[in-house]
Amino acid sequence: MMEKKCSEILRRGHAEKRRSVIDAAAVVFCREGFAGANIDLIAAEAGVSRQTIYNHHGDKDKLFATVLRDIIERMNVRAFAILDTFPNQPDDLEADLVAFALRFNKNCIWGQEGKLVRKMLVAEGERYPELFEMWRKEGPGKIESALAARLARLAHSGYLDIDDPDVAARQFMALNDAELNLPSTFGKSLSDEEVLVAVRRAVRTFLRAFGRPAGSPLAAAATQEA
Amino acid sequence: MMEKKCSEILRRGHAEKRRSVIDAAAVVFCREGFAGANIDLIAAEAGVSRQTIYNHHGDKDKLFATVLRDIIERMNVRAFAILDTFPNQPDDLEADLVAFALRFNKNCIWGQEGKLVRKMLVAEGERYPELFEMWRKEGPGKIESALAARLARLAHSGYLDIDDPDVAARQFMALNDAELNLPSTFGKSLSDEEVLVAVRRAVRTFLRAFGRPAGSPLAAAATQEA
DNA sequence: GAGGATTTAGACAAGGTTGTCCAAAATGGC
DNA sequence: GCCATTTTGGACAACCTTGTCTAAATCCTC
Repeated sequence: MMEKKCSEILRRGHAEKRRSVIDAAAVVFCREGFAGANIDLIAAEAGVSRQTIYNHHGDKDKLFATVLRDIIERMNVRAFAILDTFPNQPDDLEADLVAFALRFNKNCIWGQEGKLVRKMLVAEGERYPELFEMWRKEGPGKIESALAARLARLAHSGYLDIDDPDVAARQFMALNDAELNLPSTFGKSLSDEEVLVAVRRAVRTFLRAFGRPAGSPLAAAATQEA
Repeated sequence: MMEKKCSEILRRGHAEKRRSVIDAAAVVFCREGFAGANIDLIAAEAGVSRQTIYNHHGDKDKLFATVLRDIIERMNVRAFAILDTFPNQPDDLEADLVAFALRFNKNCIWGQEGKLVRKMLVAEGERYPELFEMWRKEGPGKIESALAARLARLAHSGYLDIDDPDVAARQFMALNDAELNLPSTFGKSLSDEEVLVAVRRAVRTFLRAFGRPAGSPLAAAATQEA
């Protein structure tokens, strides 16, 4: 009862330690897996005593869940921010899609956090099914749905020719993964150059499948209306 | 020196135990991760005493490496066998590609072993970098290269319009993964129906990007030659 | 600076794991 | 049935990990 008075005021360094523990735990859980990660390692990595971890998070299981929730939330915020930069009125469709995909890939998929989420998901997905189910629904689910809406809009404006926007969105993502999935799964961190080449190929194929012949004739009509 | 005489003859049940240990270890390593798997569990799952495991494989690390090598080899054999059923002279290109992709996906990618390899790869890739590097080169590397050759042949015969067969091969694979990757990463096992739908969509998009307009005019010429 | 809360280092018990050892039992070829 | 080999179950030491507890050091606000 009384400890709250100060735990809400005294958290200058408190919050910093909390964050540093979560960050360190993320790194160690990711590298070693749940069973392989030990609290002492996390404490050392965080520059914090073991007891502090127990004070803050109570339990290895609770810590893991906290770390997951934290990363998932950060990833989601980031992903939706980038989704807002989707080219709704493209000047040069191919170039704009490449730029968008590049942003998305570099920040959400192949960054440190992206790898972390994917690895944890695969390795420990069955340990916290509800948590990952939540992530799938709120993360990839909504992102793909939002991307599908943007693609549908481009199709409506005559830039694209799409039957099922949801399928197109998933395939857009998949094509972007095509070249990078394997190298990235190993320790290999991808160079900007590699990502750019992969994204260019992905967008080119995507437009071969879903693009309008050339210069998007309907686009002119759409812009005239607006 | 003398123990060889019989260890080479007496392995009727020997080989069976060996296999059952490897199979059980694969399951347990996959479910629990390297650190989380314990030898007693594997022994129980294999219906074998713990000592037998140590007799056969010496060490947890060695056992893990053996399991990996075994699965990788089996997967490779299976994958190349299916690759040999690629439709080189397609009757109905779309239907034939769908059938081929269906075979490949069901047997190599989304089967029990496929999931196993992927999970171990992601979870423990940094524990045995050489081993996984070998796998990448001998497995996906060669498979994609072989698939690229088949696609190039179809392109040469006028069925497809492909600039870079290697890229097309990777994208063919990626499109097939598009819809199934996420559901499968969770415990969810995929129904035949789901896989079929996903593969149909993948092939349709692939042909929208790389197919010839209709009925592949050049194909007629090619078959006349042959 | 004073005072209350937090953090720290270290010790600690409880429990689990690995890998070894050994004697008894089972196995398979001769 | 005999024999060498393998398998078994159990005991075992060494080690590691989790989570708790303590007293001393540190931090933050006033």
